[in-house]
Amino acid sequence: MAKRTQGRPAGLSRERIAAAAVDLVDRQGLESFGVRRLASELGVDPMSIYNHIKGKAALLDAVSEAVLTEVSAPATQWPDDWLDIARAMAHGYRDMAVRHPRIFPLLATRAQTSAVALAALERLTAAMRRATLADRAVADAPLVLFGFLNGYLLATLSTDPGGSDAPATPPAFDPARYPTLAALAPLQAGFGGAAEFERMLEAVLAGIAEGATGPPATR
Amino acid sequence: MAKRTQGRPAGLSRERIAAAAVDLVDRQGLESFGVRRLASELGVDPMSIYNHIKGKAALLDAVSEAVLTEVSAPATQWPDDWLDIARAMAHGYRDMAVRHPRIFPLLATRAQTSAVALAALERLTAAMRRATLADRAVADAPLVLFGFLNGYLLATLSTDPGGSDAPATPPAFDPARYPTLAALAPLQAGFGGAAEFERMLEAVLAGIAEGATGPPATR
DNA sequence: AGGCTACGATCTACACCGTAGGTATGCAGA
DNA sequence: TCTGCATACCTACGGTGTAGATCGTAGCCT
Repeated sequence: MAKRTQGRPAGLSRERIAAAAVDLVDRQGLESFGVRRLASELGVDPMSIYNHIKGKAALLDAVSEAVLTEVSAPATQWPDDWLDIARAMAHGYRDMAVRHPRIFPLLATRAQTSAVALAALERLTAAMRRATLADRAVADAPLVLFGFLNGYLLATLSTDPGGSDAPATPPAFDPARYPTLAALAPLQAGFGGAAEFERMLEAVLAGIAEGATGPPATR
Repeated sequence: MAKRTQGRPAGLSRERIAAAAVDLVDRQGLESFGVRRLASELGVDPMSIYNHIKGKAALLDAVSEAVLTEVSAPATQWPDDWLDIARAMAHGYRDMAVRHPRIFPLLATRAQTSAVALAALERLTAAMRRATLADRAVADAPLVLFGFLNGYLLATLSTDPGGSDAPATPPAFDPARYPTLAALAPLQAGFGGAAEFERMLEAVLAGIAEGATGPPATR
């Protein structure tokens, strides 16, 4: 009766689906994202997606994996010094988060066990060990570093709700109730900016380095 | 016709609803949480909830506000030293997160602008200023500290999916592909434990202190 | 006492969601 | 040519959040 396109290939693949999903979440946000929306974006029946990805959860996994892969371009030459490696990884990670602020909460929320993620950790910890740092500190470093990165980036990029594009304004404080915060407010001009990130990253790295070389936990 | 209970008060209130929602998310997880489930838990029509809270988003706000309020018991005596204040706040925060692992992602994801949250930041920054630390470092401290706390706790408490109660096992590594990670694995025995938290917290605090007193960002 | 008003609880209905199960189509190898 | 098989589609079901109308009760004012 009606025109049928059932058997004809539509060029779907896990990669193409994931790419379209990334694009759609970037534009419309996580809130409104769904299988049906994605399907109509691809000009395809919703259920067709299930032939390549087995459910919405797996779809979100594919999305986060796709953006995570962006972070380390395959041809990047990594430095030798572990601190420089950590800095490079942090910057790449932040750049990705800035490119995909609506997707980032996915990464921070879900446990990352993909090959790219593990490879990055391996690089970092191997370099730290080569520098003969204390094993304890080396083992702790990834959790401290990426804990901070995830939390900080979540806080500075949180313009989650669907529509408007607020330019990441810092919240304004009532000077009567919170005098110190109000007094410090001018210093938060570059909230979420690159310079701020730099300072905080260095603070965290200093903390890691201190624990790795200085007095071990003389609390 | 059927028994009507329409006019009779059901004892609903924002607080009672929030408390029930906290309890329900604790037990069943965020995934399956919904207005209808909550209503049936309260023995009430779904739409009745809307007379007190204006939508699902506001409901989740109420939930996160409720658990955030737990963190600082009203009668707590706060120390004078800013480091001790930071430690106390961090511990209280972690205790809350451990009590409500299914709820915590809400706190880490949404911007916290409630009165309790701001009051806590005011306490911390005021103490740091009293200690005549550099203003820059004082202004940065909350973001560094809570960035780390949110990210780290998200990572260690992530047993998100609805049903099973996995005891927060660290992931296992393939020794061939990731030799360093595998070698370090034994050190991750207490993954997510109190001792680990202590070490990492001290590392972050050391980083903050270093930036506040030592050489400022001689990068 | 009688009547009015405001409020909270309920009911109905709608658009939308994820996805299980079944069906049709084209292609590769026999 | 016939047979499998992968892939795309269709239908349908139970679930969701919530707008709008309706109903019963409590508390006031005269």
